[in-house]
Amino acid sequence: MVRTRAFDPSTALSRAVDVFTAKGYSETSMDDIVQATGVSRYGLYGTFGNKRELFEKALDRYAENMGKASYLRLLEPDASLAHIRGIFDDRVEATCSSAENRGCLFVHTAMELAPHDDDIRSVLQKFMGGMAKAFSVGLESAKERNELKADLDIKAAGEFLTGAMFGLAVLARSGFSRESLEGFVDNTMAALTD
Amino acid sequence: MVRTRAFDPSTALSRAVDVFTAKGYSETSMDDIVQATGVSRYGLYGTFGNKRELFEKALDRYAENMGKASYLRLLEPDASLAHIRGIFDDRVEATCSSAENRGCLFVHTAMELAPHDDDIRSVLQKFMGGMAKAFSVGLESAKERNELKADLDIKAAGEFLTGAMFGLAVLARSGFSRESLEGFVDNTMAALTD
DNA sequence: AGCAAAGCAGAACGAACATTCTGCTTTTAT
DNA sequence: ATAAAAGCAGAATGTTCGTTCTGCTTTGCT
Repeated sequence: MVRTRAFDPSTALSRAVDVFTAKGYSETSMDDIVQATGVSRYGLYGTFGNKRELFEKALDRYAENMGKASYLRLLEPDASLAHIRGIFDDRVEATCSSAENRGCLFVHTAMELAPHDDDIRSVLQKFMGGMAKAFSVGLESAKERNELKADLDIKAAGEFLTGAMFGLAVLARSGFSRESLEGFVDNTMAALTD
Repeated sequence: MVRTRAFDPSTALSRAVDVFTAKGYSETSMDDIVQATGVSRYGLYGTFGNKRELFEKALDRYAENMGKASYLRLLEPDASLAHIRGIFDDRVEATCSSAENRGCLFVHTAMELAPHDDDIRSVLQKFMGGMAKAFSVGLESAKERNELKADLDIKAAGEFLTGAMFGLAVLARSGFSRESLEGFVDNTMAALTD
């Protein structure tokens, strides 16, 4: 009775995430997404609503991916400073491997949409808060292993690492060398120890 | 023989800097700039070329302002860690004083234009490099005052502070509290000392 | 005062884009 | 095999925006 959909919404969303991450919201057109996904306008609008709703779903997915790929391991009880550093190292590795990887959807969202879109801003704050919290949990484990300076404020340090991740993303996008990015990570980690 | 121009290009450019800093490149229309400056399209195009050229001049001016307001004092021989921290504190103060101040033209440029505009990217790299260099010069003075950890890599630390400034800008734009921003600065400075 | 060069305000133009519409195609239940 | 619901590709629509054009105004020199 019905014709079956010729695309998988989940993989289409993945591609949309890639495009938004590479170019941000304003700079990507629906046509870019049609091209990247191979899905027609009809399919995109029917499945995801409009551009803004698609972006919101892409942001959700991005946060989910980041959580699974990086932040979940911080919640394990044996998380250490090396795990935290590993997240930064992975990011350096990714941004150096190809120019298309030099984007951060959180930074794009903060700069483009957060100031004038209340819904997006509170979603973004939730995700950034989650990042900071995950870092804090990891730091707590590291503290128990005596890897941190004794007087470190764990909550503030979690937010610091979150902000440092964004600073790293901006440097990477500006074309700073791998060596510079690695130096940035070294100094970031140095704030946690003595 | 000629009618005199009714606006001052330099103050018009100042206003354009404000708009671009608040909204970024794509999100500001020429109409926004007409409104903000009170200058007609004719005047803007005649004086500054087109939108992109206007942006480039705004970026120059922004860098110049930042240099004068913050980074020049790092070049003085008595620069100290307190001077460096002062630059961060000022930035926290500015972003907390009004929502319109929560923008950084360097971050906007890095995210929006740097990847696909070679001229803009090299200008941006020059400015960011200048920031890092200024921080390094200030750090060198601070080192002579024995304010820094002995083994600090001055060049890398200058780039670290530059990236940290961008991380701070992203956090501020995302709506993080003043307390969080201050904590970020505390941790940033902690990377330099022991 | 008069005139020509240059400024100005706003209309006009053309392109890009988000979104919707249309005519055709595919699918599956009968 | 058929019909109708739903998918699809691309045309169409309306809007926004960068840029240019037009008709008028101002200015300073003669």
